[in-house]
Amino acid sequence: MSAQVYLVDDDDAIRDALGWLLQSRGLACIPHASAEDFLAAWSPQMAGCLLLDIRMSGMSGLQLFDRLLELGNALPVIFLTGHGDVPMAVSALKKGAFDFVEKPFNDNELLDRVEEALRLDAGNRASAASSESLNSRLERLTVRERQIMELILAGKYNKVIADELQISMRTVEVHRAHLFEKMGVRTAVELSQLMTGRR
Amino acid sequence: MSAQVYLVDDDDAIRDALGWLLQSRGLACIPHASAEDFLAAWSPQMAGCLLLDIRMSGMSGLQLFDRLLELGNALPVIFLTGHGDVPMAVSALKKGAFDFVEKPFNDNELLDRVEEALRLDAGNRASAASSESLNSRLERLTVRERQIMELILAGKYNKVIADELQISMRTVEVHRAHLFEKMGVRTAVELSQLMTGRR
DNA sequence: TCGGCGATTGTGGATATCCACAATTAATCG
DNA sequence: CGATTAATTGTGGATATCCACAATCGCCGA
Repeated sequence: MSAQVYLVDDDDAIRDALGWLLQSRGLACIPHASAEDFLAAWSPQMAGCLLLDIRMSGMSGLQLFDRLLELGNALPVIFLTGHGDVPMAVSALKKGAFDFVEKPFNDNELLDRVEEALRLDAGNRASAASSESLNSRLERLTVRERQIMELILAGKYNKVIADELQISMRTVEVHRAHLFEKMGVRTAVELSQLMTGRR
Repeated sequence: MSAQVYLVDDDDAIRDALGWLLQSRGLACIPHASAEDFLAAWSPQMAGCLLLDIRMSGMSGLQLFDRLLELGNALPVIFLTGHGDVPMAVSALKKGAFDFVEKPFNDNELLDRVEEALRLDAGNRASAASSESLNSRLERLTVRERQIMELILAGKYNKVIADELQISMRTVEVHRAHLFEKMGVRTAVELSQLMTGRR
């Protein structure tokens, strides 16, 4: 499943028109006629962006947005609205919406925003992926190894670590070698670069 | 100069009213009657936040905002407007405005936003300060020391560094000790933690 | 021209790390 | 119970790092 432009609008004509518009720039579009529909189809792995109408019968676009936030949605959301007001726009953006566009919109501007959102999402996914791979490596560490990793990251010598944990230096060396192996690093410096920012 | 709430509005009554309102929560306010006034008084060291009216004779709030962005302003900006429209709000927020509030506003909400902005600024200042101190330490390094620091951060052994730079290991050791001293670290791990993210 | 600074190098000894070879103990799981 | 895994420890040698003591060379400003 590659990057998609998800579109949620209860107006058939708009879905059609936007579908064609997006296609004109080679963007694949997956339309949904209601917030409920999209919510049912949603999964955290969806990549791309979401074009979201606000005024819809049933669940509103804003309600869907809030729900998606709770679910941990990462898709950049571009709101579309014919009847937006300022507080609504401000609140949406402050909650993390990518953009907030009033209808009628300029086709090219909208397409530009969509492409910008797609780029953002691609970047997010990439860094999320590398952070995922790091996490999976971390999970393979035993408790003891993680413990010792912390002390290494605190810049302590094996000897000091051994003292603090009341074990022999040799044991520390073994754990150290194991965790370096599991984390895929060769030196404490590399480990620290992997880990700084996290934790 | 501690944290201040800077206020720019060309309406005398609003300046007065907001001044009293802010005072009611113990917030010091420095009013300006025009964008030009504030711009003349502005300096990068100003700490606090900026309450900025949009519609003003002369330079508008939005124009002032853009100018301040160019100048590297760090003050969080809360726009106040009686005649805002959605695209204006969206554009301001996407450019980094802290908030965008329509008049008439709810007093307590506005005060909450102001306090939030002040907290944000305080945090920003704190991290900017520590990053400043790091930069000044970096500038005290000689060219050679910086060069060797890079190689240390690449996780290379002194021996390898010596080979690459075509100098003796002893020289590398000396530079290493010097730069650790200047950077205020005891180990390569600490150095890496200081530097990762930067550079 | 003298003094200071930065880069450079050496010696030698104290500490640390790296690692192969080897082994014991305790807990968990099928 | 037998297999697996984690934690533990030891020995000994090869490498690296840390550091005091000491010194040379070139450049630049007073």
